[in-house]
Amino acid sequence: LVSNPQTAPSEVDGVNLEEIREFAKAFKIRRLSLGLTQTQVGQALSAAEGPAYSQSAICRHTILRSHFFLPQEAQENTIGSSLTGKLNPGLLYPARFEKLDITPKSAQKIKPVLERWMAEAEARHRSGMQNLTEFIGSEPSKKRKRRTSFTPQALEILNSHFEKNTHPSGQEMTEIAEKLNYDREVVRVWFCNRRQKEKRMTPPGEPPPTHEGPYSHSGSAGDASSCHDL
Amino acid sequence: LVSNPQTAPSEVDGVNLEEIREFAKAFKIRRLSLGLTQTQVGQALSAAEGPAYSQSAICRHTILRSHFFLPQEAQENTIGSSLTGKLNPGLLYPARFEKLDITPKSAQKIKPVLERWMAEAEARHRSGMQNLTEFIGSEPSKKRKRRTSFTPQALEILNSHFEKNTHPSGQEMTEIAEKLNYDREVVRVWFCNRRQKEKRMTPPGEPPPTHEGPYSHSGSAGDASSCHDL
DNA sequence: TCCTCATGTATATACATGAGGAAGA
DNA sequence: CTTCCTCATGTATATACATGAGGG
Repeated sequence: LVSNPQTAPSEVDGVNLEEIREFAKAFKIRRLSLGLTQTQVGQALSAAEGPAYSQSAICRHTILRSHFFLPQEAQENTIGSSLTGKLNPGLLYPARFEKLDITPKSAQKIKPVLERWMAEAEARHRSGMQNLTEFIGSEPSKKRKRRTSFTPQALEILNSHFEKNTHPSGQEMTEIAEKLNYDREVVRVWFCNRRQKEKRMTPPGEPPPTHEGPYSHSGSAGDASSCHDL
Repeated sequence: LVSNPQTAPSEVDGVNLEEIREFAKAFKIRRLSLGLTQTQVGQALSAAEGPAYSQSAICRHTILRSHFFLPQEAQENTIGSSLTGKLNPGLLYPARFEKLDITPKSAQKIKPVLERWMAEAEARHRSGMQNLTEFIGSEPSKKRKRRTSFTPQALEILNSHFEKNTHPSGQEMTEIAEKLNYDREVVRVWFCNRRQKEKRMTPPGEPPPTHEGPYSHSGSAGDASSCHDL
């Protein structure tokens, strides 16, 4: 029966994992739709009555442990994409995850709290931005772009490109962005940041880090072509 | 001859790296001595006139890139130890590091700012806790233990112990703590946290991640009998 | 339009705490 | 009654993505 691994147990400790997973995903989308950060939600929850949770708790309750997704599942990407309208229809995320970053029991417990809070926030939002601002006590981050979260698979591919060429041409970047289904600008910035990091990690007198030798990240980056595909 | 690698370049861009390194280390010690967190320093700096820096900036300017220390150098550990009076005299940190996490130029630039601020904070502290509290705008964290920072080397050893046995006996923990020169309690807590992490990462139906058998005692010392197995 | 550099902000992760329980003995 | 456990959760720090100035 191991041959059918995609049917993950859907109930643990009497908690419906599927439901929790869906909720977590939906919650993230709703949060982002309102333009709120985890920190803001955490603070607002603390301010409001009821149990309060830190940013870290929101994170724990919202994150989907990527270790338990197959390469193709790439949920983060998909969530992001669906928000920017670039949803890739071939990229469904079969419910094969195993676990959230918290225990199911714990998830079950705060689910209603988050649900209630979010419903309220959304109601405020509908009745005018002013109300939302008041509810959460501070500006929703209007201007700043939402922080992109690359999937481990995307990162592997990006890094393997980087090792071959730290300065891809405009053309190449467009291609990479398309292949990975991320915004081109986001990919460009990723390379900028990656180069910065490289610089910090490179000893002063040393030659430009031999990408062949010392710290090659993990060998497994090879199957870029088959891996992500859409 | 490369056989003398410990003479790292001590000047880059006209900046004395040695001096910066020393400063960074000393700054951290001074900060900890006052019982302040990076966040507090960041906020206090923002509040005071002059350029302001976030927690993240303080971190960047204070961290010593561990990649560039030899295993024996273990600066974090040594700093911690010197503060708790458990300094290990054999553990000197030869100045062989290469670089901080920022560019030397940048370090040079804020050094005086940090220096000035710290001097002021220390002066306040000497003239009474009240003054310091006022200066930084909030309580120095009195009660909470300083967060321990394990060196990569220590973590490797801890993890290798963990893989052999996730529940070391009291005896074993004492030995590990002594060998690594960390507080025993800190080591104990590390194992607790490590086990929690393991649990979160382990899929529900799955067998306990193949670290030898479940709770096999890995019958080590003779006096293990006195220990609470299971 | 794209780069680098300095630096910010958001998120993830590692260490710490505390409640409640089991067991030695 | 001390010692160590697990569990939930907090806080401090590190890191990854974003921004903006200045340059060509």
